[in-house]
Amino acid sequence: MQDSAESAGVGTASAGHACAHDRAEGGCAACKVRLVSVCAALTREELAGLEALSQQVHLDPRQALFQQDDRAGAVYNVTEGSLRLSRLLPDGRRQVMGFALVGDFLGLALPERFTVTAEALAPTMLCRFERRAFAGLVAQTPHLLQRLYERAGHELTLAQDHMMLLGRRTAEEKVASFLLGLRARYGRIGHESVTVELPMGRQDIADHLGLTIETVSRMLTRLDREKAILIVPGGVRLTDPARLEHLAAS
Amino acid sequence: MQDSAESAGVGTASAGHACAHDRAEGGCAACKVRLVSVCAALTREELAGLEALSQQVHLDPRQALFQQDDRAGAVYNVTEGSLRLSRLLPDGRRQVMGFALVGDFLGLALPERFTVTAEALAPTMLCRFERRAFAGLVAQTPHLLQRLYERAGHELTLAQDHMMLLGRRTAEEKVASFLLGLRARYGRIGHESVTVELPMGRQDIADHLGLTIETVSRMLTRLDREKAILIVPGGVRLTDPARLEHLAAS
DNA sequence: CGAAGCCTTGAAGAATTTCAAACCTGGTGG
DNA sequence: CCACCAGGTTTGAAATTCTTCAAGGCTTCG
Repeated sequence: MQDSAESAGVGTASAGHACAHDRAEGGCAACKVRLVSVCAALTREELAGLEALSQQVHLDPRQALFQQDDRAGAVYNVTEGSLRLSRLLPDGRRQVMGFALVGDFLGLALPERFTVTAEALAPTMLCRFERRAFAGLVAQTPHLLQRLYERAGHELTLAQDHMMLLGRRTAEEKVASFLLGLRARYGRIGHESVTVELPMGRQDIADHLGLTIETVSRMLTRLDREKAILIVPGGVRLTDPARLEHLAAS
Repeated sequence: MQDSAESAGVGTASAGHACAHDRAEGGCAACKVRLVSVCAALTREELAGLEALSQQVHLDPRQALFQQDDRAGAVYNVTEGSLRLSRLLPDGRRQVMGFALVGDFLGLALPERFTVTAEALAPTMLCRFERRAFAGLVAQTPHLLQRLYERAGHELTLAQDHMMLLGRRTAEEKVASFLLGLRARYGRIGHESVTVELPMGRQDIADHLGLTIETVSRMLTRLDREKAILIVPGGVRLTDPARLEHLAAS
């Protein structure tokens, strides 16, 4: 089993101290993901408080940040890169619960133990907040709690969307929905483009959509042949979003 | 389309005022679901505040409490009965997101609009809280917010469990898991029993598990034949929970 | 260049769905 | 009291989608 950054301590993951030169220049106040993240809830002073207890973590591709059932010692904010959040069944079947992109918060529910395994898909940077300290700040900062709560509600809605997809959509609809959903997310974090990057592999997509890798591949090929998308290295170009929307049966 | 109690105002749903004789004797303080619900977070005084803005709502079987995309004017606490929470795809395919039992809270995320349709499966009673008033109380009561947040986190975990089920389990595993999950929920609200009531129909179960009604029926028959369960009117008896556990592949 | 790791494609197989019909069960009315 | 109807449930057979198994292709990287 791959060691996670969490259980391995510093290990291969570099977890810097909170010194100015170890993080993005300017700290939280200048953080480019602040406005899309939970930190947007905070005043300047509170932000300073948060910054004091933040650490920067770097992850290489394929490296785990934490494992399912690990004691949750910290929560994280993604500032760069992306991660895969997955769960395993005892017999090895895997369900990818989602992908964390820039601005996403890991450990939103402040659980005792993590309910998923988080692994980097690309070189990834995160803000790490020690859990107890963060919980303390939350307890003192009602509008941060409010913000986390709203965020949790949003996650819940996304989870419902995904249940609908898993339970009632066909393979083609699943793939089309997935691509559109990803584009929308990139849009929200300022990556507006017709070309959708796919930092995850086909197997990851399959495990996310409740399909096999072969079916995902076939559906992508089909969408490509039908000129709804164009498969390019590292992603897909959404040639005909309207048609894709139609195929997604949203 | 069936009118929901919400959009129909009083309509066929009886929404009583907050007079003592319109509700369970003793009000919130004596409420039998208080300890399993979000209300457990409140002190006696706060409970009085909450009680002042609560109304009792009665629903007949098949009656809708609210519809997907309805403006969310209130939140609810189930005190008796059960409801089906579902979403529809434009073409009519349905996904049942879950079933609300006694003690469950509807509108947990305080959304602008409901993301699901809620329909009573049996004669049902609920505490209704006008949304703005409730939001006001929440804003003044950090530990109520805290409680709601925890609850939301729990819901999120359940949603993940269900995604795993929908995406990666076989039909038999789905049905077995469903029965065990339902038994566990009944247990938590004090309905400990080897006989699991099924207030919902086969179609509801199918739409919950991402199957067809025929497959659900066949799997139940199979579990019955294999003596893991015994199908009885209105529910099933879990004859062999250990075997069921094994079949569920949890 | 060769190997490893993905990704794609094809053919066969299996689980689940679809279509169709029969079966209960409880309520209604003759 | 019994026949009949309506609704939901079960069962069977055929069809379909998706998976499984197998092989080939493409890229990247030493």
